[in-house]
This record gives sequence, structure tokens and C-alpha cells, in this order.
Amino acid sequence: MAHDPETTTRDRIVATAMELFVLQGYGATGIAQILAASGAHAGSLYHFFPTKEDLLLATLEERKRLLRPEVLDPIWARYSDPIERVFGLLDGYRQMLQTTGFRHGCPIGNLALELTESHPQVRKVLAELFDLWADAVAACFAEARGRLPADRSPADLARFVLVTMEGAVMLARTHRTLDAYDTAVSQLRDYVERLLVDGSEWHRPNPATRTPNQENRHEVRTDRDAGARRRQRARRHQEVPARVVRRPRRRRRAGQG
Amino acid sequence: MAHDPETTTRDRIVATAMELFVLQGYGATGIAQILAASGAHAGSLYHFFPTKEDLLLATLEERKRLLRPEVLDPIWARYSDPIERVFGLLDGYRQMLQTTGFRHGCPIGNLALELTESHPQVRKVLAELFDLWADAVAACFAEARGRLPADRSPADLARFVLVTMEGAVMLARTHRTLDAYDTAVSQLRDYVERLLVDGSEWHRPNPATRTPNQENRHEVRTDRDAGARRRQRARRHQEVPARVVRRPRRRRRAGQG
DNA sequence: AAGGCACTTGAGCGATCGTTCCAGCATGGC
DNA sequence: GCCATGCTGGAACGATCGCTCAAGTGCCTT
Repeated sequence: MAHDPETTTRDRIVATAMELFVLQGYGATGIAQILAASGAHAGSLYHFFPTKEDLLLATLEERKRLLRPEVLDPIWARYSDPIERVFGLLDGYRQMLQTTGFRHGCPIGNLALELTESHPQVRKVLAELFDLWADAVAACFAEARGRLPADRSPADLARFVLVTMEGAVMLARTHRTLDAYDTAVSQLRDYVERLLVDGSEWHRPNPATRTPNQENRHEVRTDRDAGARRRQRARRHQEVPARVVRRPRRRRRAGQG
Repeated sequence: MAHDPETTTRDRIVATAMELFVLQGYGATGIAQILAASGAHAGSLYHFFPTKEDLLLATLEERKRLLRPEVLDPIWARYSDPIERVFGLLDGYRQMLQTTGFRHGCPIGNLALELTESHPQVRKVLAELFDLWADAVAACFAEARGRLPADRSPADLARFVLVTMEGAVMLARTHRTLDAYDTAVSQLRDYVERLLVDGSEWHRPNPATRTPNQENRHEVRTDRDAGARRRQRARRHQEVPARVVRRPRRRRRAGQG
């Protein structure tokens, strides 16, 4: 199989695994599927990574490396106000949910709950990734320190933002509604607004690029694009060959038709 | 194998599966492990449940049935103030994290992220479970309507509580610290306090049974029991035979020692 | 007593899992 | 020219997966 000559086999394996682990989970993604989707062979994969877990760790290290340039910087470039940046970041996850038909949530969250118990080494790296993310948000709040109560810890606020984002993504994916996400984020926004010390200005974002969903402050969202989402879901495509699903060979569910 | 004559085979299978699915996840729990832990045989299991997924659905239905009597009622009995009940509920999850050494989180959350994509029917039931939980919390806020702004939707507030809980559990399990949980919950509490209309009384809980971690309002937690937690983790026990973990037969991780 | 039915026992099926192994190939230093 | 080294291609391994099935057990009805 001929591949992009610019990419090495190792990179293709890591990139493919990173995507599949997030989409399907770690356990549900087979080595065979990674090999097929990346066009590599077992020998190559095991040349670079002694075990599947080592491959996972490599993808997580890659995510650590990419967090700033690929996730934060594009949003930091769009907003200059530090608090606006925080909510711009949250809007990024909203867009991810929307454009992928809820297939992509937070890359870390899925793996966190799946693997904390069974894979201590993975757990550690996931915790570091959470910290990296929270630190970036904390830096925003620290920059906006003048507008926040002096006894407010930026780090605590940042953790609360992360908690809200992860929980909101979970609910949105389960309900398959952006409603769930927007409800949580607008209440978080309301909270932050209430914290602002009197007389300080609330965000005045760059007029150029505006994101949706900020007209509604603490009044709740309207699910503007349910139709588009449904359409999207209808033509949902399998970009990579899915792991073969085991189908029961006999009877299926008696009732419910 | 002789079993408690009071329980039927079906009930033992469901109870065992319910526990294992939550502890280890759905995919990571094998039928063989469920059979071994429940003392049943393959034929019996497949007599009652056509597929593994049907068994999962049965455990989720059981959780729906048990939510009120086993989760809500005990806490409702401890607190009479509706807002206090909400935070009592959150404290219940904190205790679960603490007493199980972070092995038990929210029973629904784990499964939600693992299965939303691949198992639509399961996703639907999980969404119903989330709704059931949120409805119960919304009822609390509705009961406290007089103390909350009139335009506040109890349902939205309840969703925010659920989002916070799920996100906080995720972070706490990943970091293996109650800090992460407490930070989020106390900020949520702070938010609710700020919503309270002037002059209304904040909680005045039953003096008898008090829970920990409510002396700290919006000032952040102290990790009171890190020592106890460490001790707890040290003697962590495997109550059920774990699924056999596939171990690589050759080389392990070169560096790091 | 006999037959029906719900359930149990436990061996075994084909598929897929993560992993292993080795012959082959390209490149670079001698 | 030749060997060492880094990587590829792909068959194969043993274990485990979810699931099947047929014979057996014991209670219920008639």
C-alpha cells in the first residue's frame, strides 16, 4: 500500500490509534483495526510499541504535545479577553459535538473513566493532561484577576470549568442534544458573571469572529440546529473500518418492534 | 455450588453483572467472569438473557427501579430541607468514592461514555436514568422555589447539578483525590447560595446526622483524610475474581524503572 | 403415573483477541 | 561487495471472547 511519503509508519499508527481510541474506546479498538486503518502491519506496530498499552501512552503523549498548538492557540487567537477565551474553549467542544454528530466528545474523558481502575500508568498521564488543560484555563482567570474577587483561586475556578465541560459533554452525548451542553455552560457563565466584582467590564470580544450561543446568558438555550444534526446523523459515515461487531447467531429481543 | 436459597439464579446474575459492569465497564467484563462470580452457568444465563446486551439492559432497568428506594430515600430521610437534600445526595457520591477507594464512581457515567456510540438502545436507557436522577433533584429545587429567583428553571439547575457531579467524579477518580470532587461541589454550592433571594434562609439541616465537608462554603477544601485514603488503597481487595488480564509474553517497557 | 415445562449443566463452536516470529528488504558504513 | 541495522510483510499462536446446544433434573398439572 502506498502512503503519503511525508508521514512515517510510526506517525500514521499513532495518529490512527489516537483517533480510534477516542471514537471507540481503548478496549473496543482492536490492533487489527488500527493496522487496517493505518495501512501498517503487525510487525511494524510491534517494532515501535511493545504492547497496546504503550501505543496508547504514545497517543496520550502526542495529545499533551498538541494541546497548546492545536487546541488552545487557535482559540486564544480568536479572543483576547481572558474570560472570553475560557468560554471560547468551551464553545470549541460544543462545535466538536455538533460537527461530529456527538461522536467526538472530550478525548480524555472517555479514556479516563474506562482506564483509571485497570491501567495505573495511563491514569497518571490522563491526570497530567487534565492538569495541563486546567492550568491553561487557570492562567486565563489569573490574567483576569482584577475582575474577580481577590480570594478566588484561579486554579479552583479552572477545575470547576473542566468539571462542567466533562459532565456537560457526557450528558450531551448521552441525550444526543446540545441542550444539555448549553444549559450547563450558560449556568457556568452566569456563575462567573456573578463573581465579577462590581464595576468591572464583562467580556468585550473581538468583533470579527463571534461564536454562536452567547446571546443567551443565563436564560436557557434554544436547540437551534436540531434539524441539521439529524441530517448529519442520517448520513453518518464510517471513515475507518469498524471493528467487526459480534452478532448473536440466534434469536433477538422478543418484544419491541 | 450451594447458594442463598432466597435468591433466584436470575437475580444473582443480574446483581453480579450490575456490580461488575460498573466496576470494570461493559466490554471489559466477560460473561465467564459473571458466571464464575455468580455461580451460574452459561446455559442459565442465556436462558434468561438472549445476549450480553440484554443482560446489561436488565441491570439498567434494575437501577431505575432501585434509584428511589436505595439512593434517594435514605438521603431524603436524613435531610428535610430540599436544597440540603441535593447536597446530601452529592455527599453520598463523595462517600462512595471514599469508601471504595475511587473504584465506584457514578454507575451510569462510566457506561454512558463507553456505550453511547455503539449501543443506541443502551444509550436510550442511560438517558432515561439521567433524567430520573435530574427530575428528583429538580423536584427539590421546585420545592425550594420560594428561595430561588422566579425565572430560574429547577430543571436546568438540576441538570447543572448532575453535570457537576459527573464531571467531579471523573476528575476525582482520575486524580485519585477527593480534592477534585470537593472543589467542584463547593463552587456549585457557592453558586446556589448566590442565587438565593435576599432574606431567605439557607439550609438548616437536621442537627442529628451531619455530613462532613460542609463547613467549607466557597473556600476550598482541605484534604482531610489523605492518610486514611492511602491506607485504604494499600489494602485494596479484589472481592470478585477479576477477568484474566492478558499479559504480554515478552519484553516490557524499556526505560522507567 | 406420565408428560410438559422451566431451568441447569457443561462441553464445545467459530471468531477475534493481543502478541510472536521470522524471512525479506532497503540503506549506510566499511 | 558485504555485512549490520532498522523496518516491513504476513502467517501463525494460544487464550479468550460471546454464544450454542443437547442432555439432564425436578416441579406442576392432569
